[in-house]
Amino acid sequence: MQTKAFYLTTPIYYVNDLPHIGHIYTTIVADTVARYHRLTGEEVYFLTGTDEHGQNIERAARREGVTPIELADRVVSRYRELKDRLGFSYDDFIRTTEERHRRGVLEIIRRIDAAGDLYTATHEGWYCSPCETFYTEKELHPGKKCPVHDTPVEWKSEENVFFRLSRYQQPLLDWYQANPQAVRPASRLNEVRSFVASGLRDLSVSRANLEWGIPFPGHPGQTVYVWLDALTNYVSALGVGAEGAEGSRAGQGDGDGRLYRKFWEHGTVRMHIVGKDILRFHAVYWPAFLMSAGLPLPTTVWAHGWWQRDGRKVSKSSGNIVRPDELIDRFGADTLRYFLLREMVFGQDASFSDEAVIDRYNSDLANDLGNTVSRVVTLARRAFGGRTPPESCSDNPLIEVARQAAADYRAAMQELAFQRALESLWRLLAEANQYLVGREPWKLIKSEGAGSRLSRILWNGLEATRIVATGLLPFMPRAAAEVLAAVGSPMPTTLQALRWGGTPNGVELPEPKPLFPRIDKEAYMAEPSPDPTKTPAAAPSGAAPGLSETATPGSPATAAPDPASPVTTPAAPAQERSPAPAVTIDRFMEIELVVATVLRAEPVPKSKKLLALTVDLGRETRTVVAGIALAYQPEELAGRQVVVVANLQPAKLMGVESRGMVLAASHDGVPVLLHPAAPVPNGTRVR
RNA sequence: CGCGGGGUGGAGCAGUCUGGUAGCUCGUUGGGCUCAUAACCCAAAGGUCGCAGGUUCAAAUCCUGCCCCCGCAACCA
Repeated sequence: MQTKAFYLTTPIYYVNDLPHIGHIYTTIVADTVARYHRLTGEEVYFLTGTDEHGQNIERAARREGVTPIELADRVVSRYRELKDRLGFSYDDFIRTTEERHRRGVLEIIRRIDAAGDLYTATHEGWYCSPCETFYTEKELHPGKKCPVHDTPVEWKSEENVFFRLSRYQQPLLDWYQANPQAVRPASRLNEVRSFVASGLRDLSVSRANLEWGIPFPGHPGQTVYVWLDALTNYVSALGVGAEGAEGSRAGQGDGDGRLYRKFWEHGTVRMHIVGKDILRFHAVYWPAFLMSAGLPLPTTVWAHGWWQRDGRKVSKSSGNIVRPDELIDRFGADTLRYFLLREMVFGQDASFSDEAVIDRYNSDLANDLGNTVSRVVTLARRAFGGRTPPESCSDNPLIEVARQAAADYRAAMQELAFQRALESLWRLLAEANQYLVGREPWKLIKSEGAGSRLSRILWNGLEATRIVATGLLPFMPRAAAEVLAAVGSPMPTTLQALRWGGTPNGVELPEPKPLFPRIDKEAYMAEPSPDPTKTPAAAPSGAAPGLSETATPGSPATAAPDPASPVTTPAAPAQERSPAPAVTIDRFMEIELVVATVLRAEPVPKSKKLLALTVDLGRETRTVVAGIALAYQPEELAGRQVVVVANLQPAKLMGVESRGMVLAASHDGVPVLLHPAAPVPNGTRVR
């Protein structure tokens, strides 16, 4: 019988960002899938890695005064630390700056070019050079200004290499039609389908003026576009394009393409795990590239949802980024793995909170699993002199329950329905507890002593626990191994161990120690929290200074250009602001601050934070837009005196022209308006 | 009509594709047990499945319209 070749990948993570909960979730999911399939006897190859090219890296590195590769090295080491900390079992870690990757990219481009799918064309449009981005007429601010920087844009035409994506619209639709498993969950397939059906435009796959990337072959001055570069990692790591090359030079890379042939060309499963934000790239662009290159397509692209923090989106601006190191320190790697996989319905969004972790831990791991191990081991040791019971049992109600649990578990794991898989294991655990209560072995010890009946009852308890631990191996590798050791069972190598009957008789049973001691939630919640949302001062702890943090979980390259934003954590504005350089009194006097009275205020349509204020400056009346709608009702502002920057350059916000700025002190993001302590005439100078 | 997710007992969520007794965890109340990590077991209370129509013998589930919440995008000048 031929063993199945199962290939599994995470996205490669963009080194612009330190690892956060989104990254580790994706990797934990993939790791659990990999471990499960290894236990089923399939041959698994599990890849992860980092995406290291692009202007964001270039810029971030420059800001820190290091080279891009130095910056990448630093972040990569943070990712690699997580391998041990979280027990990741990936077989390979690819970096897009490696030679083997470059070789793979060149091979893919050669093939796409040979298919006639590349052409050069001129890209024309309004260009903002700080953004390195083209904008449409519609997006620009009045006066042909960049919507981000509000600086003038230039009309620019740039020559780029284009990929004939439009050619693959129908082939892609046919592919989805023939392979409903290609994109999962099904709701995502529909999404992707309708995107493709609405029409595909050719895709620019090169950039000019980009130093940090792979030079586009045959097009001097052009660099390979980040997605064509990044996606190719899935085959470059396996050694595509290396078939002809002599020997293996790239470390773990595969010089002769053997891995490529085994896991991609002839593989049974080629699965990509991705966050829903980057689904389009994996379910549309990547298959199109592969079609063009004449290579097999992925068998499944699985998109998962996002973690929210305390019910809110995790983002830099809300200061609620969840860093893995902190979580591992607090809860332990296996608990974290368990929680993330148990709590989220795979594919949907879910919310992360310390409280939820503790609740899960206490009820599932401490009360159910840990306590069951403890009670059954204690009873068995007491009755049988520190050993497992001498007599097994092959006829009792738990057997059918265990059989059903194992079947449900396997079915759920095939679907990546981790929540259901764990639930089915826990049903067995609950049945085992019921069984024990029904048989009351603690009474038998006193009445009958260590007889055959007691032996079978306690053996059944150990056996059910052993099966649960076996199912847990992919989820909590270390804890599951500890449970197995605790119930006196050997470490299984295949899922055959889910079958009833594995607990050995008469082997030594170590004295039980609490595997999952309960956490006192009250005490935990009472103690000062390292949670950045609650204690701003503690926020910058683990973060490498100067690295910008993007808010997109699990995405290698969707990190939007963020040039305007400094690295300060918004949660700690007051204490951490660096002192501004001194200005002369003359410079200060250039700013015309005057007292004005608000005549009326009204919300700016469709905006959340903006109010349009009509203010009387004494000499004139004008409109000033202020971002205070969350703190002030329009009615309460009429008649009130405020301080206005009168000679500020006008700007348009959400379509409303603002001429000036209202002064407010911002505390914890809440603006507090300034006004004179006693009424003064409108137009009075403030100095 | 910018894009997406969601509204199911007190809380958090499954179930919706493939209509047919509304389920899980936590919490609450009462009881049992005392081997075990104040854990475990039993029982109970508690739900107009956002609203209104429609299809159907039958709707949380399918169709239409509407309301509300949350992310993303665009705005704290």
